[in-house]
Parts: sequence; structure tokens; C-alpha cells
Amino acid sequence: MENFQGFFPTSSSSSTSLSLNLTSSLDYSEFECGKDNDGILGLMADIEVGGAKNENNSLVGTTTESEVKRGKTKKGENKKIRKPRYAFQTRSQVDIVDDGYRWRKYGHKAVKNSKFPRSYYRCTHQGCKVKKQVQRLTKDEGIVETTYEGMHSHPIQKTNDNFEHILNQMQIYTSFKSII
DNA sequence: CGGCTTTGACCCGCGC
DNA sequence: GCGCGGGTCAAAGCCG
Repeated sequence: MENFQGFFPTSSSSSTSLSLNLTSSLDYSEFECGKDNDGILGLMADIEVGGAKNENNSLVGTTTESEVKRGKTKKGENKKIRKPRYAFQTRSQVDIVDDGYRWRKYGHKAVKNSKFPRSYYRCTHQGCKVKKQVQRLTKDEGIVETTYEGMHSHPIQKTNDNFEHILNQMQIYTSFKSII
């Protein structure tokens, strides 16, 4: 699990009792929400680097330096290089889950078959190329799907307490859900 | 004034 | 080849 500390502030295995519904799938569409979930509804990993599918769930060491520079990159090479991506779903009223890192928005797109647009963010830390995209599900407007791409190569910029607070919030939402 | 958001345009991959 | 959809750029504007 330590592999996820790239985007999860490692607040250690302390008190938070959230069950991470961790799956590793190369096909996002297989993922279904709607089971009885907690605040974090699901976590997916999309690993495909160098065109070869990696069935091995190894989330480590896949730091591929694939600078996609507006088509100006060498054509032949790195055609199908994709960074590992990790998606998870949270039940939240706000789109932006403050995970402790600083993000700058660089894009915003309407997505087909979805009422809600998708937002694109980039980590503002110097030299850090981690990206994330945030999208609310049409299926369930209360669920926000966040997809991380890449790993943070720097420490978190805010306190971990903040993240704990988020987790607590999620649990609160969970409680609400169970009431309804 | 610097950092961030907004937004339209552009680029690219893919399916037909 | 063409059109569509997704992803990114970059200028302009906003805000603390």
C-alpha cells in the first residue's frame, strides 16, 4: 500500500477505518459503483506502460518520462506510453477533494454521456508532473471520481491532519447515506 | 503583482 | 480521409 503515498499523504495506518475498495483493472468500464460503499467508493489502477499490459499489479517503478509536447515529440518512440493512473471515487459534495497537494487547473471539458464536465489539474510543485482529473458521475451526482496520473516526487505541502479531516468528512457522509 | 481560473482553440488518436 | 471526442495550451481576466 505504500505505493499510493504518491498522492495519498501517508497519515499512517492510524485510526481511520475507511475501507478502500481497491481494485486493479485495465478497463475502467468494468468498475461498478453502487454496492454498499464507504466514503471512498472505489479505487482503480490503470497500468499500461510501453504498450504492454502489465497484469502484475506492480504499482512501483513505473516512472516513465513521457513528455508529450504538443505533437512535437519524436514520432516513432513512445507512441503508446501511458503513465500509471489511479482512479478512485469519493462521495463528496464538492468536486475538489483537498488531498494536501497544490493543484492548478489547466483544462475543463464537457464529457460525452455525462452531464458534468471534467476538470484537469496539474501539481504546481516544481518539477512534479502529476496530473489529476476530477469528474462527477452522471449515475450518482454525489460521487466524484478522481483520477491521478503519475506519482508525486516531493513531500506533501499541507499537514496530514487536513487529510484526516477529509477522511472524517467522508465518514460523516457515509453516515448520512446510511440514514437515508 | 504573482498565482490561479476560465475558456476557446488547437492537437492527436481512433473508429468509421 | 474525415469527424468526433479527449486532452492540453495559452491568453486574458480575476483575486488575495
